Amino acid sequence: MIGIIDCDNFFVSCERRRDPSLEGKPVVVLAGTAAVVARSNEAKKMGISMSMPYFKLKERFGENAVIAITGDHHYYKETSMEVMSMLKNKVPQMWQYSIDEAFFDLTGVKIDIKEWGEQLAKEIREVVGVPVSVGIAETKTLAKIASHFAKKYPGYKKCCVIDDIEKRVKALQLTPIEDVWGIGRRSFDKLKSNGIRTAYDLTKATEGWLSLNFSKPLLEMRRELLGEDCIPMRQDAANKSVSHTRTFPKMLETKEQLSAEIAGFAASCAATMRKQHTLARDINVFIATNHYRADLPQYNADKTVKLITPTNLSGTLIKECLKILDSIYKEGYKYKRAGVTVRNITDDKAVQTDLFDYDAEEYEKMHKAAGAADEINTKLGRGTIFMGSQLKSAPSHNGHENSETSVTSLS
DNA sequence: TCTGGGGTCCTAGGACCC
DNA sequence: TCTGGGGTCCTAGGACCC
Repeated sequence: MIGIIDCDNFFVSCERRRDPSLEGKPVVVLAGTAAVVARSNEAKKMGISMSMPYFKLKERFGENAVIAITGDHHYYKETSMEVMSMLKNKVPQMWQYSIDEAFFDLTGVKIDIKEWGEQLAKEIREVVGVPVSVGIAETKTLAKIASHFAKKYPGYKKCCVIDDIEKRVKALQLTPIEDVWGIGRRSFDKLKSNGIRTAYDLTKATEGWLSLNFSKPLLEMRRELLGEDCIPMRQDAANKSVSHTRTFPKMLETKEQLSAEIAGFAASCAATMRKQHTLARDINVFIATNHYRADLPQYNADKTVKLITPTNLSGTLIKECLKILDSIYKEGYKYKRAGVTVRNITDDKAVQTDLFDYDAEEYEKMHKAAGAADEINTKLGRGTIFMGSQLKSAPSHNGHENSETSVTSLS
């Protein structure tokens, strides 16, 4: 059997863990500058949707109807680690799927699964202080469905187990197709127009028809719903990409402003990679205008370059990103979003260097400087040390508004 | 007049997830 | 005034090779 634990309204639950007075009140957590990324049950009942911009929320519900909190990802990450390490001690194998979810394998475990799951949820609630729901079934897709039932109906005592055909059929019949893990907008529309409305309907479709009209993931989904395990447990492999992107609160009109932001994103990507001990070869930079503003001229551009030598050095990455920006920037537009993504990531122990582009001594020197900067930032707070090119950045969202900073130049 | 085919690698874009 | 951010996987089609 396969299980999943899924934290309930995770970001909101973290905020309530810190501030119990938020319990029972409508709470939303905002990310970026102002969009809803988590809602308490009370907020959901009011009809507040995911990604709703804060200004619309105020328009519709008034200034004080909802408590809106700006997200604190570091705190959520810490809380997540506490939940995950509790789970780790109790299962033979697990796969952390996201910040608030993990699958685990109970194959061969001889226990009363239902009771064990209830106990797990109870302990996490008591020790860490966040509510979680547990779903257990033959496959990950079915376990997900089980966890939805555990979340929705208090009668399950936070753990729902689907362990025979009868329960499975009933659960599938009660699950709208759009609630199945892996069904998004596009597939939903297409399935609905073909009369498939529930998870059960999907299991009744033939493989032949599905393979003509859909692709691999949907075929696997059908099998998963029938109890055939198709989605492998993945161990915590290194990330395949790292990105830092932003929607700016105000549109940026000059290249200088954009450059400062891009430099900041590049430095963040580099720092993330150093923490993970990885290097990247491909660098992508994108810039975009505000697509909500049909009244303004639109321009989106992006470009990828391949480095000869993979890097995780802020200086190198910033330099390359600013070169890319130079080549795609166009005057006369108001830019609303931008970002840096690095791909083609390898372990930093296996540095494959090109003989013509490699100066071992220089590399060592820069790497030491970057490491020292990371250490200081860890001890004294993020953004204590940063690259000179990030300086022109608007102070509001680089996290170093109050730190009197020393500036390193690594080259 | 006849005008390769199969394999692999890469990339862009789409779809989906939390 | 104000519209998220960070990921993964799949597929089709082009480039390239022999």
